[in-house]
Amino acid sequence: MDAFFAAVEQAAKPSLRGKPVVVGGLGPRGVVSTASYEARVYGVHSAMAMALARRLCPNAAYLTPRFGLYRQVSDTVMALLHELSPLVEPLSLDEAFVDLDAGECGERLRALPESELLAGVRQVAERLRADITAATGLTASVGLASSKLLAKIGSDAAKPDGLVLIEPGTEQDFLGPKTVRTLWGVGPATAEQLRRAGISTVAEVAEAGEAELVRLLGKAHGASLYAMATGQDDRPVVADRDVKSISVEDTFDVDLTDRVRVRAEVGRLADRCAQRLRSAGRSGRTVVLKVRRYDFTTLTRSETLRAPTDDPVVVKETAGRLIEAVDTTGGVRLLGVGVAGLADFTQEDLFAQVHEDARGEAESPDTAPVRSEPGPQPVAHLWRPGQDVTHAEYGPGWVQGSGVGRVTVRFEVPGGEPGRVRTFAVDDPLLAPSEPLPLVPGRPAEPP
DNA sequence: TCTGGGGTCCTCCATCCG
DNA sequence: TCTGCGGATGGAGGACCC
Repeated sequence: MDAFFAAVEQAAKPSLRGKPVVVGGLGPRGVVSTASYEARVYGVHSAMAMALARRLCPNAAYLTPRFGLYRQVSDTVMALLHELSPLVEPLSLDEAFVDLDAGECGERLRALPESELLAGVRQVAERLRADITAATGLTASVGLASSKLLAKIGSDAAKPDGLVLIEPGTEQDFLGPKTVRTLWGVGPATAEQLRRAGISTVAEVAEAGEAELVRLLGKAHGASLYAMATGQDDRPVVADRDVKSISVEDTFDVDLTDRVRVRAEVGRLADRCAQRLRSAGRSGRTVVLKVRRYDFTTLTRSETLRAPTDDPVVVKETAGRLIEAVDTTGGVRLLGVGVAGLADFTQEDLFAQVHEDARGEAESPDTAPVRSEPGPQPVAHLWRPGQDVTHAEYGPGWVQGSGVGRVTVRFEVPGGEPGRVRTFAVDDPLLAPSEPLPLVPGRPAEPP
């Protein structure tokens, strides 16, 4: 999908069509998740600090991500992919590999005379793109190739709203002139290492030879890079890839310096992590604590238990032990708790049962969730930019901004005309949060 | 006012065990 | 009994991806 999060927002909010849209964390330490193509013109791109994005493109709409809606749209698209083949490997919410050789579609393609095969494949992909647009109102790009690596590079080259077919036999010509950063697994560090060795294009990687690359980058990385650069990639499309770990982390708007608060946050994160573990029906043996300090240095501490667990008390206790061994003077900007070494089953955890009695204790002031406001919470809603709302008189709309006791709402619906803006008091009783409307009318994004 | 959150995989090192 | 070796496992860190 092209600029997925931003494209969903533009489809949902007619007044944003053709305008720069930036989706990401809006806090003081937020980063850009996705920038629409209109925003990219100003140099805004994903992973960029939000503060910098605002300087580069002050007139863009800045919105918080709505993962629930993106997941619904993603499910619709993935369902269309599954109509083509049983072998679909999602890479993320907006990208997936499809093995067209598997399933009925593959049978039909194989029945074609060889001279018509490529045209047949192209036709399948064009129909898919049209189906995706009809179902979601969004554009998708497709890379067609004989391997995952080339299909991925092809689809990147096809963006936005395009299709690239890399014909068998032309792979080297296609890849050779591209920069090493094109290759899967080459980030800034590896690119710099290669650059120092005088290697900057894929063709130069291939020329360097496997032995030289292994010497430069180590066994696994060097060998796989050489294979990719020479067009050798026979990794299969794997449906239902298994999750290996589950984690949660938080970056704080202001560095934490108070040790009591640090302990409390670790307890809260451990709870959230265990919750996610349980709702996924999984348990794991290794508890991992992650700490990012004020100077951005990151360290992890882990402990492997005797048996897998999904018990919040056990995760909390283990993470609690781990944080005691970490020096946090100077301040902490991020804390995370994860569980790895996941088991396929939820095992009855004897160790946890021993601690069953200690559960009451676990809610001691040290480990109880932090409540930033000790008194009763204010009744007014916290209106987030981009959030769906409905007004008893004006109908459905979305929050354009809020502050100093006012909230600004634009009243419009997906597929409609750009709507009008009205401002209300933040506690206006006629205004309420609401669920996202389907992007394409009459087509709920997700089957219930 | 730089630098999120959720992951995967690899490497290096220490330790344990036969 | 001491020593060396190799494999398995655990812990930490780093690079990378979306």
